[in-house]
Amino acid sequence: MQADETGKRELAKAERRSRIVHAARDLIRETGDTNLSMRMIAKRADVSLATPYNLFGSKHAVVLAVFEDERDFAERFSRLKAANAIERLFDAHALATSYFTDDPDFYRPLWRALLDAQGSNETGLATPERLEQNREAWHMLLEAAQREGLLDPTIPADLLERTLSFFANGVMLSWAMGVLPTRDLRPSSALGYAMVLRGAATDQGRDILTAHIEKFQTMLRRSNAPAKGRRKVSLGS
Amino acid sequence: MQADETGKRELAKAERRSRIVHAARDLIRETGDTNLSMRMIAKRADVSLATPYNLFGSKHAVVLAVFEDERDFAERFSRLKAANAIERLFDAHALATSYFTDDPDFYRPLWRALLDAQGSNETGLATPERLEQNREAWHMLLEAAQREGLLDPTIPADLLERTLSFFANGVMLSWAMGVLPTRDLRPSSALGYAMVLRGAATDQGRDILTAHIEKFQTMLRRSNAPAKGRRKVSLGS
DNA sequence: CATAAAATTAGAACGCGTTCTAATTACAAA
DNA sequence: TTTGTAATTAGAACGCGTTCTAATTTTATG
Repeated sequence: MQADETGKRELAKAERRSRIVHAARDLIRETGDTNLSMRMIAKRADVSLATPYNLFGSKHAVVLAVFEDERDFAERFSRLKAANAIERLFDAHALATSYFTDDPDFYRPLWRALLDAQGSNETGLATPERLEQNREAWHMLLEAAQREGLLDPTIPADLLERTLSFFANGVMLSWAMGVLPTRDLRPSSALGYAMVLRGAATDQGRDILTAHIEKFQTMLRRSNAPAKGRRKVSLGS
Repeated sequence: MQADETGKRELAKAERRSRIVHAARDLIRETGDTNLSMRMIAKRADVSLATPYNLFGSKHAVVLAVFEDERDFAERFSRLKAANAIERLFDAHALATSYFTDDPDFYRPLWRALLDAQGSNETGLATPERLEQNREAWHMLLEAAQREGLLDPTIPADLLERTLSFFANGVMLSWAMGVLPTRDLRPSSALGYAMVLRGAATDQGRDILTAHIEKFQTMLRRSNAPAKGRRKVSLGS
């Protein structure tokens, strides 16, 4: 019995895995999350209902695999070559959000499926490895900004990263729930990033971030109906 | 047929409503969200399974009613009388988070139940009225801080409020999922608030917020194990 | 009191995620 | 080729949120 994955048995398993992930992806692409049931996925992948549970463990894990399959983030991430670390931060942010804004009909149901805890299951927005990988990438960018004298070096980059991550999750939550329209996703998210970073900036970095804040503020104003004076949404009553 | 709620019929309806909400509350108190099923709630409230659906519409609405029932936030909110607007902001924040940190075994399952989208239902972390009410309250505090020369008045208070709200939701999401331990909830959340606000502060406000950032940073460091040098969580592998 | 309207009731039903059992298939090792 | 084992399979089952139907109870009105 060989332990590696070269055997015909492991090969067939990998092929089934792939069929399941692709079936889930296609179902999302075609009907959002309305028909994304395990029975549908299994039928579509020509496997039994039990097989996805053998190979992935849960529906959550299947959806997560779809999510991972669609993103080549880390690769593109390292190719960012902007002038200073803050510009690189916002380039990375734009890259990260572009996945969602470019294909909202696909990613919104995906996030919805990722979010429901469904009984007492483990919930997570990404694989632990991917999570650690992203953490590391942002950490490096933030430390670079500190080294370049744009961010206060006395604030631990870990805390900054965590704060940005919390904020990003909150934005994605609102977007996935449909509260935040897709066209506001990037400016809202970027504005928050800019504000948090400006709170941790040096005098030098503050000017750069001020420009970003004004820019994203304008983007937001442009997308929303600018009623005269105080913007007050109608709200019955 | 009287349209108001003085009739015996409406009274009985209100009593049933109350029994249902209390049953749900008690079930959460006793066993978390493991036994929080509609059938259990109905049995506990001595009503049929159909009644909660007639009176509330969904499980989500029932849980939301439990949530609203437990909070007298707006009342206590208006009683905050700190020196300056920023101190009042953090007092309000401490008040808001104290509900969760003081009774995590109750509020964590509640948030979990509030979060799962469960099919194609409407999802929301609060009643629309409550949401608008909170928005208004934070808005006033932020505008006060602007008037007192602590926050940059050129940044719309709406955007600041939205940014803080996104961040709060992200923190609550992590906490509800169990990623963020309860003891880190307040400092993590407050630290984010302080950073965002510092990004929108005037020179005068910045000093106050710097103090807050250092304070919450210390609280976080104290709660987490301060391994020497680079904090690196063990992670198998 | 009699009657009409409104609400609750018991109970079945649907699709869901998940688990389990027993049978069958496919592969690896001898 | 035979044997042992690992995986998939069909299918039933469980509890869940939700909806529906038909019967029953309760209240308001004349």
